Amino acid sequence: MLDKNFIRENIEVVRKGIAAKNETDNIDKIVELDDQRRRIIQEVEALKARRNEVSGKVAQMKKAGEDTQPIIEEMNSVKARIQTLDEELKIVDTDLEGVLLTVPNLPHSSVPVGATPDDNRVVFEWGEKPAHDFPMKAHWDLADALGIIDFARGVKVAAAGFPFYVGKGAQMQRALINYFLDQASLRGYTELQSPIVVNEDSARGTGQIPDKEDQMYHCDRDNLFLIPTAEVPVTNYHAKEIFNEKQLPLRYAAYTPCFRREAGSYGKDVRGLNRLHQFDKVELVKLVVPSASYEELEMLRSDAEYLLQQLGLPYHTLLMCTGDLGFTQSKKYDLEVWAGGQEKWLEVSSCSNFESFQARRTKIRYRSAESGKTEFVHTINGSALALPRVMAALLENNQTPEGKVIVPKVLQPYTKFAVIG
RNA sequence: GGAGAGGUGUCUGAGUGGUUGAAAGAGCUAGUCUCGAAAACUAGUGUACUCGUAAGGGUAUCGAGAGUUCGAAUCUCUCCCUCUCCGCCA
Repeated sequence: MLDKNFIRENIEVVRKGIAAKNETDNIDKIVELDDQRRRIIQEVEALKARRNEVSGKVAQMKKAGEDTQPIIEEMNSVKARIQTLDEELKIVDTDLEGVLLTVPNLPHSSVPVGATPDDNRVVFEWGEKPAHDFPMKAHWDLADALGIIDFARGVKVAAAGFPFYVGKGAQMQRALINYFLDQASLRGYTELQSPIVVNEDSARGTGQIPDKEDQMYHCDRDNLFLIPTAEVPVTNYHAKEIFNEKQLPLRYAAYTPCFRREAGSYGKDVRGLNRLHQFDKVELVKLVVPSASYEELEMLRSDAEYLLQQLGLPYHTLLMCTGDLGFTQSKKYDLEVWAGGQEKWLEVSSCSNFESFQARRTKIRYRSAESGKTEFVHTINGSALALPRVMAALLENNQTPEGKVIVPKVLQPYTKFAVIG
């Protein structure tokens, strides 16, 4: 959410930013509602001040044994007017809040303007695509032959997109999770184990609702959402809190399963592990002072990239253009690994700065050491990493002519085996 | 799920209709004192909205929402949460 005063004072900047994201703005509506709101507040608060003044007087008069009847009658009309105005104010407030929630975050000045994925910039490349002298298989064929991922039984037991990992497949998952979490701890992140359901407020806080409810699984009975990412519970962990500046930055790492309905994404790129309804992910979340947020974003990005380098997975880093930024993001890097069997880049991490967009919604603030005033923190997060596509790339890139798969050195202490198959 | 108790500021904890944004203590910040620290003393110390160039006003806020009243932290209703006992259970 953007600050409505900021919007009022920077109408053209906001319009431009929203247009760069290919979204339409409701700024006129916001200004109109805000004007209404201020008019009502001024009138109703003047009346309330009068009421407070008079009710103090009534107390004194009663004590003095004077007749309070006339003044009480006068107050009855004031009371009625206050009631009417309060009701109007509530409607305007609700409307204004509703419109503000639909305004996307603005892109940072360093983000390239563009409309399509072609406008994303490759800012970093690492590793070499594996060149094997035998036909490379896609991971779904490898996994099937090795018996380490069971998609078919997942369909039987749950639905498409909910695979079983079996034997060494399951152990690989566990190894990756532990490895990622250990690395995060080493780099100063506090490990957090969070709920994997959240309430409506939390979902609204990070920007999943309004509008993206359809992408989440929902338990109607208890009005809880299955989390699409640990970003939601972990960011909301400190909702409505105010920190001292010296308590920041806060850095958290959390492993959770993630649930996404992926409504409307049937068809392309959904084979095997490429797109699932349930998947595992280790997420990094930071709460930082605004002046440090872009530096912290770069650090977070390198924390994620480091894992890919250690795993020996060739990857590149994309700086996403304005048109490819999400609703909540100011700047975003995507890390994509090369999956040699499919000959495709697969997104395994998305590292974003949300500036104060989520903090304003979740009311996460800090007291500035300099001004003594409360300000909103900046929130940053990124996957480090999402498991399925890492697994897919590992299987495909590390396959042998015999259809076995070599386990990366860094994972072997965790898996206790060096080869699958 | 059933029965009971309760939710007040950073914390402990007063307060049952009329200057109560809220006693008192603790904590925190600054100052005095000190070589320094502690102690002591003094002062300050929630958040948000709104009017104002500012100084400074005003309004709201005692779990959330609604109601009664000229006036509510205090009374009524609904909901949420916590605790105790019972039930159920990984």
